[in-house]
Amino acid sequence: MGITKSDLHPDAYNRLASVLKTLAHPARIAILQYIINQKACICTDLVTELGLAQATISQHLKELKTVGLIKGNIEGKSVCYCIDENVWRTIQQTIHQFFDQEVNIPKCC
Amino acid sequence: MGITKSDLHPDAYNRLASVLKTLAHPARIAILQYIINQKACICTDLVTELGLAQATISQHLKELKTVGLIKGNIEGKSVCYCIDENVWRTIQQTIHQFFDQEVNIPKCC
DNA sequence: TTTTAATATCGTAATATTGCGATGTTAAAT
DNA sequence: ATTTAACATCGCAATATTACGATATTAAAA
Repeated sequence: MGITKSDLHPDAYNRLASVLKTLAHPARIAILQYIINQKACICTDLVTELGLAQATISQHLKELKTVGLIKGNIEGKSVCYCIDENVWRTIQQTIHQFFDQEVNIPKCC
Repeated sequence: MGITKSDLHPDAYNRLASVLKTLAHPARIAILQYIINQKACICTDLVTELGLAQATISQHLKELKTVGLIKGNIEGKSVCYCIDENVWRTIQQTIHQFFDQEVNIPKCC
């Protein structure tokens, strides 16, 4: 079908999956990494840096903005984007909570 | 287009994105969590537990097997699945490496 | 030997995602 | 006032994903 049956799963799983989905794209990872390295950036920088069309970059930025990982600040005719530290840390914790589980003692295999 | 321009991005980003994509589904998260809790499980358990069709569960298991997060062991007419601890830890490290970065001192915002 | 239980795989319909050209908006620059 | 630079959004076309019924396979059970 192409539609995820979210109603079958616990909210926590849906939320984690949703965040991971946003992060699960090389362009969005590249955008985040670039902003982290440069402390901030504008859309045009990313177009030059990543080699994707302006419309495409803008769309990825929107998705990152939607989950709250980045926030934009209008500066004249450009928009300065940077990481939202609070949201970053919240997501960081969620991810730690899942991946830092003990997975020892497999019953078979 | 619906196709990711992987050739534009560093391999490390493509790999990270690929792993995150596999994890970015509530059913697959639920499957992993169930296996972690029970130490192991068979496909039918998950069908009962998650309320998805057998074909669907089987497909999700295949994806998790493809990235190596789980491995299956044939036991009679059923297959016992469990977490591959080594792969789990490798992926854990990759993900931590990205999310544990310092994101301080935003330039704008 | 026939039946049944547990899976895997195939084919397909319904959605979702990705990328981009075209277009509109806004603020600085000329 | 006109031009230009920086974005956002719309509307597609090309792919990808999700879910499941149907069907095949295999091993235990009857």
